[in-house]
Amino acid sequence: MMVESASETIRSAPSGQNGVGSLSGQADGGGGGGAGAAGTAGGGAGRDTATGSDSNGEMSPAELLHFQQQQALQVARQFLLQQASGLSSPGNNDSKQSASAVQVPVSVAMMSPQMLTPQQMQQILSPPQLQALLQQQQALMLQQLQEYYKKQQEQLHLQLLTQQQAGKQQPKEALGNKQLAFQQQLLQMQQLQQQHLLNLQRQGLVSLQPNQASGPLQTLPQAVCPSDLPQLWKGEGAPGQPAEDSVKQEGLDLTGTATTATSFAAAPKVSPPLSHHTLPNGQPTVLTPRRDSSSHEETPGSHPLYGHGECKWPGCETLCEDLGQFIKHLNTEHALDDRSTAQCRVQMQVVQQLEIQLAKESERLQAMMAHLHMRPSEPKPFSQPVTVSAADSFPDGLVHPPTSAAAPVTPLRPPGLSSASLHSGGPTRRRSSDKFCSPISSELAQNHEFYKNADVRPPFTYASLIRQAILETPDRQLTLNEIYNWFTRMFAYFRRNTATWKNAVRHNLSLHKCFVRVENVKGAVWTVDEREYQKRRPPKMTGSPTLVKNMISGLSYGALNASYQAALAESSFPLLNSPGMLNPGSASSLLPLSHDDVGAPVEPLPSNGSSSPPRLSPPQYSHQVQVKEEPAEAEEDRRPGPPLGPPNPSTSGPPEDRDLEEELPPGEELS
DNA sequence: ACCAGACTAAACAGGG
DNA sequence: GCCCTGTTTAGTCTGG
Repeated sequence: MMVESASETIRSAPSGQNGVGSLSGQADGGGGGGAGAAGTAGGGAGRDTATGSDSNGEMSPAELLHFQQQQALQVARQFLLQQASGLSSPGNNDSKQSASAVQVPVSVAMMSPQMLTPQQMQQILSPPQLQALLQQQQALMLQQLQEYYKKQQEQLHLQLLTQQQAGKQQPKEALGNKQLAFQQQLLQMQQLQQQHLLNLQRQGLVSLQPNQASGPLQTLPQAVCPSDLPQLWKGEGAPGQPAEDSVKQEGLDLTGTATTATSFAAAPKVSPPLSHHTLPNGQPTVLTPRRDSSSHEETPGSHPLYGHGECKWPGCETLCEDLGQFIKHLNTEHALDDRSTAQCRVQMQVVQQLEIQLAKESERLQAMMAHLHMRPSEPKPFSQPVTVSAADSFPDGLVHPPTSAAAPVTPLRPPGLSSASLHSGGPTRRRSSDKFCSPISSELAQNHEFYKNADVRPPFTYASLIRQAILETPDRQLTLNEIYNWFTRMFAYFRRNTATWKNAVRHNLSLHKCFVRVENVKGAVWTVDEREYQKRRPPKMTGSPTLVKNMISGLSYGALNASYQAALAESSFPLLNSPGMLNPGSASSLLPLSHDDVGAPVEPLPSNGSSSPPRLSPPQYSHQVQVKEEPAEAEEDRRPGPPLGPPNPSTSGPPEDRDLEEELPPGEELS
């Protein structure tokens, strides 16, 4: 299987190259681990503010104010909790956001910021995705912030009203003081709001314009609360953010019921035990779990949540000397409680999100591959790309196993190839193509770009490649040097091991009777004797069970094959058969391919079509190449042939095709 | 296990 | 003498 082919490839690539080939290597996922620096210590600067506000008020009024303020905060907090907890309870009118709409965002908001550092996010997500995610998050945060502020405002207004009413009965001064206090409250609110916005901006989560940010409550979408928490976790809140601090202090010291978000947020300050949960940098949290899960399978004795001497519980990096200690720690610190449950929930969301991400990425990959190599149109779920691609690439149905060739080196592999290999499962030999008359041309047409740029060994035999090179020319003849050039031009792989493959090319030219050397005026050129070429293919091909098997194999294959055949029938086939077929020109583009691949089979396709693969049919070989101006009668001698090939006035040459690119009209056969 | 095909490596020869 | 081109031989792998 893969191995074989791989090994073969390696072998084939003489010493020197192999090494190089492996360049592509696989990017290990290295992660980059995070730099610890990022984290910020949550610190506590700034809580003065909170106090400060208190101080504003006068005694009793102030207290009242404070009290009410706390109430408002409480409401906000509950709101937060609700959101954080998963929004399950629609209860409050707050539940404004439809579960569906919110759910995702929330999860995202919860996980990304707190759990993942920006760097990690970037590593995991593609730029566009990141952006989308951030936007989502941003939107959510803004929305929540807005709501939060709205609530506060309402509260304050309410307070104001009540107090005003009360004020009527009170001395004016008192009223004045209260109003002053309220105004201050409002100011604070605004400040708070701005602070949050600034924070968000700092984090890059919000791209609001300064002016916007500065805007008053009404205009802005502000951000605090739930969504905000994440940022707190990140450590953003650390240094002097009065507002946040105040919020935390007052609002967060809730009871244990706090959901994840809360608990996390609160952790730093409120509950000591949780302190370690603070994700200073949040990095390890998300990823670790997964890692662990996998690892734990590996080591039975270990615990998935224990690694490298520390607790891998999200946010907890407590060092534990041994498993026993860890277990103890686990039972005490991460027992079944709200916090753990909430964290677990978060983790679930993280995983879920990642899975979704994976699915999306896979889909994208599929689409990319489809676009690059095969039919762009078919976006298939990656579930079984293999089959498809295989089919695509090898219309003939043969499984050519290019397979592994690609594996070692390339980052990308021609769809056809790889898939084929995979699909076939059988590792057929790497160079099968010619053997089975595989349609090199079609394969090349489809993936020539790939081969051109990827240092992958093409899955074709030297003989088939040489033949292809020769057939692609209008005259159907090439000098050795031109053949070399074709190889290097068409395959990145052959730009490297020159000595080796050139020797192989020469060896093949000499060895195979199908390659005829013709003395030309200018020198010697090589042509292809199709008849010989066909001969050398295994006779069984025609009806060989294996062949049939191959053809049949592959779900999609049938259809593709059919289409392929149809295409061939339409385009090339006629040409091939026809005596004149060889005219290089027109045909060249198609023919080469077709012959080639179709090659032997020449005629098969048309009628039998579906069942029989092109090549199968008995050969009518067709064309023989005619040497250009040859003086080369000799050659004819060699090749018994009567005019084998008749036909071809090869000369007619068509024109342009020279470069494969042009020659192989993609559309033609592939479809 | 055998065979055939494909590939790599090398030696050798002729010509420019 | 060097390089390119061609021819041959030998050894190894792989799939049938």
